[in-house]
Amino acid sequence: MLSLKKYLTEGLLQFTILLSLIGVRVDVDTYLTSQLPPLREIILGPSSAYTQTQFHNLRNTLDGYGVHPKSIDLDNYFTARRLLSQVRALDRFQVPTTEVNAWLVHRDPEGSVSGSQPSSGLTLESSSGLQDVTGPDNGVRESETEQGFSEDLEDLGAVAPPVSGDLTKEDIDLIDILWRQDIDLGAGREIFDYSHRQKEQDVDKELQDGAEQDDTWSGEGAEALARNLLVDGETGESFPAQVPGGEDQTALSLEECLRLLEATCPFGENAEFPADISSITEAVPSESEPPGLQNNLLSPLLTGTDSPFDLEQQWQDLMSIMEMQAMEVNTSTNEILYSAPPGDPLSTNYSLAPNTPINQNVSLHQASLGGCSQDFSLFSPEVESLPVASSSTLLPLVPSNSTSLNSTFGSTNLAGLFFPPQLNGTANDTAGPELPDPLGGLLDEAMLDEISLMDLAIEEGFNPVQASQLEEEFDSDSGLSLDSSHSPSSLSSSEGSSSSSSSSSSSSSSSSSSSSSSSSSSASSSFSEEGAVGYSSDSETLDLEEAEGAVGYQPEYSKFCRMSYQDPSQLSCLPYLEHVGHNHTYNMAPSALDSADLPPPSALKKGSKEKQADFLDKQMSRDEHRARAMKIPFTNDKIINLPVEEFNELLSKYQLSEAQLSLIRDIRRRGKNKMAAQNCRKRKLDTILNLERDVEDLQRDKARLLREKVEFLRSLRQMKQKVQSLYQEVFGRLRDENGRPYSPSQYALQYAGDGSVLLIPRTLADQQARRQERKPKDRRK
DNA sequence: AAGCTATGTCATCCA
DNA sequence: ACTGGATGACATAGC
Repeated sequence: MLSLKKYLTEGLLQFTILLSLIGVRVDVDTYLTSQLPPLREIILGPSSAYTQTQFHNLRNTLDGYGVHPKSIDLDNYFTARRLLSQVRALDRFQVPTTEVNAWLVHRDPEGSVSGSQPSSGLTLESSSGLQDVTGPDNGVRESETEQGFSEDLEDLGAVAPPVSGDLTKEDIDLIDILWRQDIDLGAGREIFDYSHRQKEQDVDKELQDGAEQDDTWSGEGAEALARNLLVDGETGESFPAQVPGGEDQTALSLEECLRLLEATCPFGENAEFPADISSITEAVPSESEPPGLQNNLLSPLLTGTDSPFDLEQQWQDLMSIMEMQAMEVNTSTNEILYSAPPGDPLSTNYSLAPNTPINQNVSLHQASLGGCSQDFSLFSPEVESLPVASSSTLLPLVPSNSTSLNSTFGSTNLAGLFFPPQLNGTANDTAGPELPDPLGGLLDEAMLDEISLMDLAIEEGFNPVQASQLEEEFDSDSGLSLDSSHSPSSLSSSEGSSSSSSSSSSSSSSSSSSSSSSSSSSASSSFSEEGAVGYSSDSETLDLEEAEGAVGYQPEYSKFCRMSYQDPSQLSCLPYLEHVGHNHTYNMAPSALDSADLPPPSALKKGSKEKQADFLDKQMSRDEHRARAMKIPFTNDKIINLPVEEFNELLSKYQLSEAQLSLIRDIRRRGKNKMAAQNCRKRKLDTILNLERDVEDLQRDKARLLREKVEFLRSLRQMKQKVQSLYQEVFGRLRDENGRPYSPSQYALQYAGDGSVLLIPRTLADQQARRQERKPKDRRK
């Protein structure tokens, strides 16, 4: 039953995630508050078995101990809260956006529109570092989340992984998804395998069909793309993509795109994206176009000139702008864009997509993994030096049949845009498997990393699901574990969500060494004032934890709680028992005993004296009985707890027989040893608990590092995709002296160390690529 | 009645 | 040498 409900609830969450992925906004609050009682009951309801409470209760019951009064409600509360926040988080799933192709998709099919637009050079002037790629991303998340987050799950748009130490629920879900994704993508080049993507996209398409959101559009878009059609993203209208040919070929001016993007920037993260492209173009001040740069966008690469701009910054600006713009695109469009099966150039490996046959052999051999920004900068010279001659081939910014920017983002075969059908046609001719992938090295490296990550996960008992579970476990608001079996003792829950790894680790490290030892020492030294020995500080910490609602659920802990809970209450109910030396309130030895030298029976009322005396006899310890029998004239407490000097003083005041003295010394010895044993056990327990906490902290750190690694890998992969896209973009725009595009099978772009990009023959590029491959191997040797 | 836990006690070590 | 804390081992009580 428990597992069934858990399964149902998890399934519900997964379904909700799926709905969110395809853009169906799930207003959980509404459901939870009133709309769907079953859902509410499943998630929050006390009848739901999918609460940690159930496990704890079960465990507690099985332990044979009653549940601590606080444990149930807190458990319920935290569990419900965590689940609620978990579901809520779906609505603001933090997946970084981006998409290089978001604005490129907008382009008209090449050749469909004459190059009437005056082309101009790059206009990106705002300087920004790499953080510009990440910065807007972060800042944008809030608004981005309102659009759904499906696109990034596919494209892994996260540029700026949330590296915060605390894992949020979103992060956990994200990791979970990423894990699965990485698994799916982890097989080398299959990461971009068309068929692979096709499957995923089919799934997405099904989901979209179910969601009834522009599903027809995506489906049509996919088919249309397959037929070399272009689909209007907004209307779903398909229209044939004209085959670009020579001079007639139109290409969207990169500058125009940048200008368009730039125009969108001022609207801010949450600003409405201008629906009409014309409005955008109008909004762009013409002064923003450096006249000198006009028509320089797409010059032959070989005519590299000095770059007046920091192209890296421009690229990053472009990235950020595109991210911003992608964000602005409405949800459905994004979803469609990124889930459109074969049409999404980024989601499809352009090297393998049948209808985007081209670029698989484009080589970026010199692209280095470490220098992503450098990779970007490699494009700069060529972009700047693109000849004026190519300006005529630029696509007009505003498609003739496009009235909405959203529509322009809707669909389109980017590959078709980047690479004219001619190119595509020639691409596969000579594109053999032996030819390196344009970003093969990078991707392979990423794949290696991912594979190694997988290995690591597997080696260390992590499977992705476990990792996510682990993080879930550690990162839940309540700190309560979803999977009780995984971590039977949820001591970490005592620290709640606020306990960061550092705080908990510090507390654990300090408490084990100092708390118990210092408590005992301080307690013994302060005996005269407090009349208590040992456990004082321990009980304080315990009380503090209890007050925090931190109730340990492991048996030991609850037992420990009972130890200090029951006895004081008993004593309060039976005040006379405080004279019994054998009470277990080690931390609450009454100071009143100091004044009560005589045995308590003398203070009892005569009416119930006998009865109470019997009870008292039962409560008295053996030593007290012995002391009574031997007529020891002072209490065992004094015998035990007095300092040696006072103790000796006390003994000297009385004429005691040897037997009495021996008994007194035994009582003192046993009493002290008893407290010592208690302290010892307490210390032992603390040590165990702290070790447990340390283990949990380490596991949390491990999960966090794992998550960060996944995030970095994802970012890396995304950047590689961007580089690929840009490579395609640039290469596709190159024209020989006859105005014809270069064949990717015969030519490749090569990055030089100084940032310049050269168009070299493929054979030469391959040779250099092999050389590049050997070098790392040699280094490893 | 057996098993388990909590606690007390003893023996021992050590500071 | 004495005192007392620490701790393993064992005993006992209670559930």
